[in-house]
Amino acid sequence: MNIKEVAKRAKVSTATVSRTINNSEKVKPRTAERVRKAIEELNFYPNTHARTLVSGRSRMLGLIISDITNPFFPELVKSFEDEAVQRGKEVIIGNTDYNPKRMAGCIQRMVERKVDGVVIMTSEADPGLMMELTRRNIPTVFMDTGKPGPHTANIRIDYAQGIQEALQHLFALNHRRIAFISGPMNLESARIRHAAFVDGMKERGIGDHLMLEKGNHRIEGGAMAMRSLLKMSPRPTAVMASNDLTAIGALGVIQDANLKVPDDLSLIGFDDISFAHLTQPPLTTITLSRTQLAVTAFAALEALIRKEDGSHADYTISTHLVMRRSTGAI
Amino acid sequence: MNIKEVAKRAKVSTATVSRTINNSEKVKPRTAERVRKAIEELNFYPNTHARTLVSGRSRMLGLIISDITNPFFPELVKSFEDEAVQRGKEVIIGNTDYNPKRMAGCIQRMVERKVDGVVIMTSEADPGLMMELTRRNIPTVFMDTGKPGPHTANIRIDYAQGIQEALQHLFALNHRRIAFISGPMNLESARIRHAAFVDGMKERGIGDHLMLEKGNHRIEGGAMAMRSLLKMSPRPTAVMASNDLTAIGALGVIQDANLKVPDDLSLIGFDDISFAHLTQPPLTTITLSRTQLAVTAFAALEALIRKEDGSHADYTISTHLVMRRSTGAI
DNA sequence: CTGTATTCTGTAAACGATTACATACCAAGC
DNA sequence: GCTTGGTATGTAATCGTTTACAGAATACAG
Repeated sequence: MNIKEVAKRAKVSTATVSRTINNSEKVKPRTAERVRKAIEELNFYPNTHARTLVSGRSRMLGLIISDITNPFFPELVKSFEDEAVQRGKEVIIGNTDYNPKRMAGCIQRMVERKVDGVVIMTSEADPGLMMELTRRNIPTVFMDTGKPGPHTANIRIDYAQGIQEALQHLFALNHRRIAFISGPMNLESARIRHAAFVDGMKERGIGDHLMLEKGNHRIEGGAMAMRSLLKMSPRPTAVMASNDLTAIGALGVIQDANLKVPDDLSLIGFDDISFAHLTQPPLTTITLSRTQLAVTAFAALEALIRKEDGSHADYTISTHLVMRRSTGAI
Repeated sequence: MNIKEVAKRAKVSTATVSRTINNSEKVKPRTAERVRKAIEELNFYPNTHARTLVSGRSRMLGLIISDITNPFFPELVKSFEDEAVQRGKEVIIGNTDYNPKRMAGCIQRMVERKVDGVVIMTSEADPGLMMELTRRNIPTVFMDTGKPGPHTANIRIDYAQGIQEALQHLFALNHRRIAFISGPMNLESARIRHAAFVDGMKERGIGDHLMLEKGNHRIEGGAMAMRSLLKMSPRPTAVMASNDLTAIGALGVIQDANLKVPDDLSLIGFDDISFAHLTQPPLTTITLSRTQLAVTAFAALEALIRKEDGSHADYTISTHLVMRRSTGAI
């Protein structure tokens, strides 16, 4: 079932069939009609591999994320895919699991599959590896990480903004002993969030003896870190977590210890995943619009793909505090 | 950067390079070494499209799911992908969003991409469309739906078992006015769950005036249905939901109405997503092992791909009640 | 009718791998 | 030194499209 059989049935050449499929050049309406009928009757689907092989374009976009089981990412994937499907592109997802080895595997697959472009929403690989994509002239959009370069766009997320708002909120509520549970430190986004917290505390004159615990952006990591924090004396009166899953893990531990949020401890997450407002109490967190991020990333990538000059572009996305009951607000 | 350049650099023919890459036939160790060195130096990745075109195998598997933002599915995707990556296969995901049109698009893409096999974990398309895959001799594993046929395996999930256990549990706690919030009725799994509930109630002598509400397997659907249920009088003393997201949506509405779970109302979900034990109170639900499902699906598919006879196979996966505080247990 | 411009269609060469088949190489046995 | 047989390598066809180029058909003006 290939283009030849269609051609034979429609009594035209394969070139004409190809032109009809792609409406790349003028085909006489009556001929096109015959071809379409033949395609219909034979139930013909063009072979994308043959197509990609000769044209060099695969109509696929790569999207690399760090953890598909973190609801932040599926929401992002969905928005991105919606954009792509509308434009007749396909998305293939690479899931790194916070693991540089798997990240390398993802990038290799993207190259092998000859994707038209890649969006990298994670950063646990060594920079050299990521540059492999630009070295092969594959348009790439980096989030957080990545230096300006040809065939490249950067999306910078203003994590610091949201964290400043959060600290301001906590200080207004008279919290001073504020702990922070970080994410995996091989992630640029986790490093930035961590640094923004430390800087914010320093600016407010509390630079020493910060209560910092390590998490991993997963629920168990948050739980484990929280157990350590509860052993401290005096223990913190507020906890900020590097993401919502971490906060949710912490919340469970706090409640298991028969402490009340926000009466005994205030809690703030990051990401505003859909479950954040469903916890008891609903979680105060920092929001980052998935739709905006996805739309920006897609637009940035399309722009890179279209223009030949390989010039660079930068985008910024803001973050903001969402007050809910886990800090006593509302 | 293609196989020819590698061949030239290693001073061998392209055939030898191909053989080294695939270790398909004996290559003298010294020659293989030279080839590998050339590949390394040139940073060569084989073009998968060329490869697929001639060999007919793409090393990709399709996985079609209904909603990537429902945590049940990412967990499943992850398990499935782990299996696949270990065996050197890739997974491409199709997300239907409970939409038959998008389902059709997913299937078309799987055909176009020449996947080696497909696992269909959803069922909102018309059966004829799904048969398109088997008509093209693409090995396919169906969950819930699908009839026995060549190049086909079926995984049946014993939803009824878990639902029976749940009803037994509720009856033991003296509930009689038990409501059910269903899922999207174009999904076979939702229909089966619904039917199992109705059957179970009938068996227990409560077949009339059942309190049945429609949901959509999403949080808002559960919330909306619950609002209707709360308006009833007498209102139900227990609610079973077709999945956990539905139950979580219902839980929010119940608590907003200042009612207590389980004191005023008991609640049971389905799926046992990772957030189910993090709600307040933790959600009693019915568990269905994602790992077991993924491993079974992968094994079934591999078996279909390997054997040429196109014979059919059936598998069953069980479900069980997990008691937590939302029904007053523990 | 003829010539010319325009539109449409066909021919055939790519694209980059795999693989059937042919051939070169080499060691062992006599 | 000559078979024999196995191993290692090379040659060239092939997969199913796209697309540059050439050639046919059509329209239109004179």
